[in-house]
Amino acid sequence: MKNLKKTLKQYFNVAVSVDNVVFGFDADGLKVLLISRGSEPFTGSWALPGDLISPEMDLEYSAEKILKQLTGLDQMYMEQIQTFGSVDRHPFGRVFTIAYFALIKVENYHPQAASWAKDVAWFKVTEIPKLPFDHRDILEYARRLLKNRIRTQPLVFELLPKYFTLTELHFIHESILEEEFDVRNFRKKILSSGIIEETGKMQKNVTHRPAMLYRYNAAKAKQLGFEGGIL
Amino acid sequence: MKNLKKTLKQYFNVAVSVDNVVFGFDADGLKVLLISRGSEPFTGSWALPGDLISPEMDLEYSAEKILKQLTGLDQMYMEQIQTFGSVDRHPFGRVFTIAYFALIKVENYHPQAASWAKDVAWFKVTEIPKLPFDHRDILEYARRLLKNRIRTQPLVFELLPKYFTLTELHFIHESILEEEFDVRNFRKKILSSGIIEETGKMQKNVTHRPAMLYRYNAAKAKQLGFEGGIL
DNA sequence: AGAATTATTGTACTTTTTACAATATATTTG
DNA sequence: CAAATATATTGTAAAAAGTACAATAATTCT
Repeated sequence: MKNLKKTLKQYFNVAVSVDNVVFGFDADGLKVLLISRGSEPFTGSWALPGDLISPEMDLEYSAEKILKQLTGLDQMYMEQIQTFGSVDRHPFGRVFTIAYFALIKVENYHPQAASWAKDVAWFKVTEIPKLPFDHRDILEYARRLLKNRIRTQPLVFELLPKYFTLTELHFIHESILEEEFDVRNFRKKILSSGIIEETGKMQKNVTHRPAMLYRYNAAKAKQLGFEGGIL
Repeated sequence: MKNLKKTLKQYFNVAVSVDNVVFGFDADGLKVLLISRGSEPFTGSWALPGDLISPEMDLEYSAEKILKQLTGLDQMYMEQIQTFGSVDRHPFGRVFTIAYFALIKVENYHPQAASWAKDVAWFKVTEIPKLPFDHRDILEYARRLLKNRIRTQPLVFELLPKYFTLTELHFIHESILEEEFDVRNFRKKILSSGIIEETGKMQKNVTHRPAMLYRYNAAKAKQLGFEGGIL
């Protein structure tokens, strides 16, 4: 038994971290939330909000807590996506990192740097600065995943405000899929699917014809098997 | 810096393991490969083939190596699926486990127990014994994933022999998706997709009309964007 | 009042999906 | 060797879904 413990010791000297890819969406398109690092290594660099996991804390909970500590954000859609484990990805030792992606309705949240994060900011996915560790790979992995998921799961509604116009819904699809859709066909298809419903409300304070506001009908979507697909 | 090191120490005392869900397929349907554990904890129990990762070894490589050590299998399709990290999932300490799934052509391989595995055997996915740790959750997660992937990626060809009949292809789809498909429509659709091709060969030694043998056309599939979908 | 801006809608054509059953080719059996 | 047994193979018509395409409507701005 002493021998077993000694052998085990060589395995119990790695660390595990979480890195979050938080996506947001506004009139500019798809955004990612980055923090400015206020601790070693890579102090001062923009990076994915993430940190080492305390050994006594559950994984899911760690992912949420770390994100909340650094940016103040919580209560959003989160999903584990992939674990990155190259031997030399972290200068301090062997650190596996478990990547999560999160989707938020930008207008409902105001990220604020806290803990060792010196700053927080949204970056367009097409204008990402140089990132430390393998964060670039993680981010690209997350983008690809989002792109694949969006066709088969109603994730866009996690990024849009509660009430949205069909034009917004159209635009977010085109942004994420990097592909154009015919206006009439898009609207026909989305409406006939039944997963969104009219609200009776209209857009306000716009300098052109106001659009009708719709909302996601989660109950109907589930009933139709749309955990399921849209486009 | 001394302080930093001291703080870091509390994070660098967890371990990471790999657990592999190896799927195979034969006339009985979908199978999973399990080993009989020959070491603590849970000695004697059937379990997913997996082990702790040595800190100096890359993740992907560890997954392959561990599987090969325990079962003798290598050179197969493998993909990382999810990391499980409940605090108390392992009695020896905090162990995160990274689950992989693998697909093999059963007839091309002969798994053999080695290292601390006392035995290896195929189990029908519908007849799985009690499993240790959270292996049951991992297995179910893998099944669900396979089911989802199979509609959008040509994974079935990793499970079928190089030459296969349309009836086999039909049956594997029905087995994994747990859903029936009309024979004529299935064949029409698969054939018109162009991702399989005739070989000119016929089935031998069967006690009924022999079927034509087909093979997967990876080049055509890729060209058509079928990394891509089938059914 | 006219210009500018975005929102909204329909139709004909093509492609894909679906439902459905009879015939063909091999081996085994009496 | 004829009949039974077992699986393999094939087509068509109707319905549904997808695609291509452009004119009109409702606001604000000047």
